[in-house]
Amino acid sequence: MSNAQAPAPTSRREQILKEAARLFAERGFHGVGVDEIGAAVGISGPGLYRHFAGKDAMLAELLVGISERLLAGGRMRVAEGGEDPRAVLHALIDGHIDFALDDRPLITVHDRELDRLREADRKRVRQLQRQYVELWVEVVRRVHPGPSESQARAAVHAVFGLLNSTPHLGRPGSLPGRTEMAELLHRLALGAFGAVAGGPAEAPAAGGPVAAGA
Amino acid sequence: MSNAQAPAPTSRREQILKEAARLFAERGFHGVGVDEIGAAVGISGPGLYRHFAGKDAMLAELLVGISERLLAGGRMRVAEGGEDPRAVLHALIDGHIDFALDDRPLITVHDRELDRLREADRKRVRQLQRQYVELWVEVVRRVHPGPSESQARAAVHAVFGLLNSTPHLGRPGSLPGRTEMAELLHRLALGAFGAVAGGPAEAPAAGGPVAAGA
DNA sequence: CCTTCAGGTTAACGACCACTAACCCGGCTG
DNA sequence: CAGCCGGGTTAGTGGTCGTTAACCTGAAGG
Repeated sequence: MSNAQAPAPTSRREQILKEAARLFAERGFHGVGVDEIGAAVGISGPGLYRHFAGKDAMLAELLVGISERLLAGGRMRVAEGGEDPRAVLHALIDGHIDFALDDRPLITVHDRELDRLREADRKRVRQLQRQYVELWVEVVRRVHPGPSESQARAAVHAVFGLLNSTPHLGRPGSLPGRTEMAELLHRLALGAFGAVAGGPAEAPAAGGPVAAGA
Repeated sequence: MSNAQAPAPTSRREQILKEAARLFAERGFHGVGVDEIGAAVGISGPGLYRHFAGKDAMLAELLVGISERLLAGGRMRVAEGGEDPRAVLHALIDGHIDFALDDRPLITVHDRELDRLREADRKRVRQLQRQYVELWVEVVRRVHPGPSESQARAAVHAVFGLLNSTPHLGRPGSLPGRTEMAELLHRLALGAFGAVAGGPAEAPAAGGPVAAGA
């Protein structure tokens, strides 16, 4: 009620998308009514149709948008990373962590409501996702040349699951703060990737191969 | 009509629950109608109400059931594991992997539709989940005494995300078969846990900017 | 044989919900 | 100042869906 704040160029569309993402993440696409989305941004019900063709269109824009941003970010980091694949991998991980921690609702919706899209949009999202995965796979395989491509791909998927685990997290104080969490997730991801190569990997003693690098 | 197969004591209830789980996983709780669930088991629509009080009751039974089985399995493995916490951890991981690979739909529904439950059931499920997590946390901390409890808990959550990543997997042949997959997931989980201990409090110092910067 | 009863069936009802229709208003612009 | 128009509003509509009601049937069981 009190927040009539729109000082930033946060266009109405973006505001709606943000709230819709939050609500979709909380209660699922079908679980949220357009009236609720409207209420969340201070307008009510059908007013949304001045900005979107329908509820489906909101979901589509959310999913396509997030997929594009993820892929674009990934490509940027790969391009900036230069020669050292290890540094690129670090950058990819950090980028994904930022995303997972900052845009939690989007991440949730992202791998939850994909099937609610129209064929065309779904295909587009899947294609973007696939490209993002392949980006990672390439980098991972350069850092850890051992495993097969399908193993590397599975590992990348699994690490995504690991990094995206933040949404499912338990209640308040039982978990580290954001900075510590980011650092921890980074280490976990690196540890997982490190183990994909090794044989029946035994726990690497502290300071072991994981921390290698520089 | 054609499948009059009910040789096993697969009671109608169980059959319904299984199909409901699959459908809920595919299209979400709200996305599935009771008619579809009925059709999936050969009866139609309201016939389900001879077996369940309602759609919610099916979901509740699914979620409570899976949580109980997970916890029971975990406790069993801890009890059987004996002294060596490392062996127990291995057993916990393998058990969870079996679950993730065999009961994919249940896993999916499990961390997706929790909020659709009535208060009482939700509380029960959360309690079971929490106990399961704490089971892991204890074991992990015995294997890797370094990190704080909240770090260990976050790591356990993250590894759950990793192990539960199988549902989100891409299409057909691009991934390893079940045996290989189980082994790979096992290694990844171990690797992640191994890295949680990594630097006592500092980042792996791999020349990489771990801190979440801009 | 008549009854019971588990497990179905179809029809109908009521709630909800996405979307449309029709109207409204305040601020630019010519 | 006229008038367009972006962005709202409320009322209504058609469709879907969970649930209930009422009826049916075939297999025990006394």
